[in-house]
Amino acid sequence: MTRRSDKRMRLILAANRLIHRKGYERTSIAEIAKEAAVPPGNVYYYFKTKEELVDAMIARRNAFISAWLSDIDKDGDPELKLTRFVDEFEKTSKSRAEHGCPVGGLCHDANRIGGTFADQAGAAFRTLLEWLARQFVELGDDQERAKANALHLFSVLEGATLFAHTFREPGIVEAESARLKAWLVSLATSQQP
Amino acid sequence: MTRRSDKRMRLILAANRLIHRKGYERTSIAEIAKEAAVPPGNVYYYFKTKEELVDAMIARRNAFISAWLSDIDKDGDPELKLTRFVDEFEKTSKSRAEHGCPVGGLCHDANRIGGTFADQAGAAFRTLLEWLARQFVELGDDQERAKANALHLFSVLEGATLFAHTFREPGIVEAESARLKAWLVSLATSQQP
DNA sequence: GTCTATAGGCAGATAGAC
DNA sequence: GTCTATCTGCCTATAGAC
Repeated sequence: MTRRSDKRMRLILAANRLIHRKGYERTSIAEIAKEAAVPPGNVYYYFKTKEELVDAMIARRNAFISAWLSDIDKDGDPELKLTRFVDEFEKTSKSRAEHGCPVGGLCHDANRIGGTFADQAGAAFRTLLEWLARQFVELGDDQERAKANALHLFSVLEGATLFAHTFREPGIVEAESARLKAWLVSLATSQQP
Repeated sequence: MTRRSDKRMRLILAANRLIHRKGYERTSIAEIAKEAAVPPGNVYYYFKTKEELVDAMIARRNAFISAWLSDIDKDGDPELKLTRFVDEFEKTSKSRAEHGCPVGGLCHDANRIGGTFADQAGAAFRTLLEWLARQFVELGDDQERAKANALHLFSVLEGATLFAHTFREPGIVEAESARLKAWLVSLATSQQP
């Protein structure tokens, strides 16, 4: 086998790009193959179905997210870690305005498709929310409040992304990020507002 | 003509229901016809294209939203009006957990399709945001701050809807609604925090 | 004016050639 | 083990029958 994993990975990466931009439904196997420079139709040698390809793509994304969180975790200070989390959204504001949130968009699509798909896609959100809640606990929240604050922070960012995408206005994500960071500062200073 | 407008409206209503549940891509003309009890294929007598049908559906939705805002406007108090706005999300939390936000979902789909579609769908958000900003002005905000607060309030609700949908958890919308209402009270009491 | 039969195209998937 | 030619089915849209 001449580097089977190479083409396989190229297909996963192409699917990742295209599905972020065009969504699951409007991204065809043929397009993914073309983008990956793999002969069309040949995709089914590497993946039995389109769904299996996307499953592999989601798994890779989720691993990426876990690795990212581990990287942030090297900082000990929860306030700083939360700030870095929000910063990531600010930094990707242009991409978000143009194509929406990769995770949120996929969850949206997955919810429509149903099956095991939605759980796979939602796992990324679950991981991120649990991580966020842990940071709020470290800041002094009890479990319940930490969960609520995690959900609030993330809701703001995802909602802002939706509006930024709808109006093609990266500034919306940036404005809400700034607001959240100010809130984090006030939280950390005054041990709960 | 034996009540041309009757079948036409039935098709619009069927499209509205189905597209909310399954999204634009996964809702076929044949399904819409079936749901509306109109002979399949006959749809094209009433609408030249699928896009035209959806345009009509969006126009109806947008009119509905404007009427709803006019109704709320009968209350003079901006704080009460904003509370009623948030209440609407709380009341529809179950539907939101099951099928997502009808407006947000459509904007999402429309962004992928492109063309004149995205503007049509986004118009509802624009109308709602402008209305929200007006209420914040009445509460004492300057224009810029009112716009920011409108966007923030709505972002929270749309983000919460996304998570509620992803996790099939209406409580998420309810929790964020409660949080927003507490915030509105604190805003109105203390003329800006 | 209303509806049906069908065209035309593209999607996902497969069988089998190289 | 790798790739291509092709099948089947569904979707949008139309031409023309009633």
